[in-house]
Amino acid sequence: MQLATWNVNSLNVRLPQLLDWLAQRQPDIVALQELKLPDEAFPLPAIQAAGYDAVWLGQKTYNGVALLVRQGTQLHDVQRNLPNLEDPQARLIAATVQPPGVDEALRVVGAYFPNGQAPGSDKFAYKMQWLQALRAWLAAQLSQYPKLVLMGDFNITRDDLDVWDPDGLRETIHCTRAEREQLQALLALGLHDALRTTAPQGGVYTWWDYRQLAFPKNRGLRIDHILLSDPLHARLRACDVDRALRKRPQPSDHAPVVATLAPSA
DNA sequence: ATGACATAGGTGCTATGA
Repeated sequence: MQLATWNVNSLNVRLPQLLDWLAQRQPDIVALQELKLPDEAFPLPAIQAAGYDAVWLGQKTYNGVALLVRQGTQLHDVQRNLPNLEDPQARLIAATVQPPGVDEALRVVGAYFPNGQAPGSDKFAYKMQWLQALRAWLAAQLSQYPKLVLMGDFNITRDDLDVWDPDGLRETIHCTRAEREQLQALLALGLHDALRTTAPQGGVYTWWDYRQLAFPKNRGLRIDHILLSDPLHARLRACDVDRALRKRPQPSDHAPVVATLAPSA
């Protein structure tokens, strides 16, 4: 079973690439972020034609998240945004998912964490507030659903191994101690960082600035993550970053992260 | 200290991202 997350930076612009990628990789479950379109503009017919069903929470211009699942997947108990936070921004979607031919249900949480802009800013304070609410809600979700995956654009590097220039970017946005403590707190709930498990040496990034030839120079950050609860992490077989999509014309600035799980025993 | 790129909204340029 393949789980994937991708910040598409406008689903309108990236739809052809998304459809290509779905056909190539055929992931079972995909979390998308930064749709940048209102609910009524979600391209469901194209996604259905590619063999997927979807649930989404859109927003005009900014944010927006979706979960895609292979057709025939049972999908229920859909949660849009955090129930314990008053938030006009479309940043989270969760559902209980059981793909065809799989004899278990997974709780899947797809999220677009706030950017935070700069330490000390109002947006940074909002990011911290959002992270607190996420952790409280997630603790309850984990006790209800032992088989849980939290994936998306976290906008947080776990540590210096996730940063191309750790000294130059020390305590800048995505790299502050305060943000990293929040990510650690999520892991402490009993989640495991899939890509860190398969690539413990670090230096594997998921985002590169559009400017200054950052991608060819591999000046990137790892800010997109797949976190697995114990029973799922025990079955982790592979996790990697699909850098090929970042090499195409008109790419998203983020590349997808894909985790492969062995079938349940 | 600032900009570089990209996207949306809207037709100037600003807001936002990471």
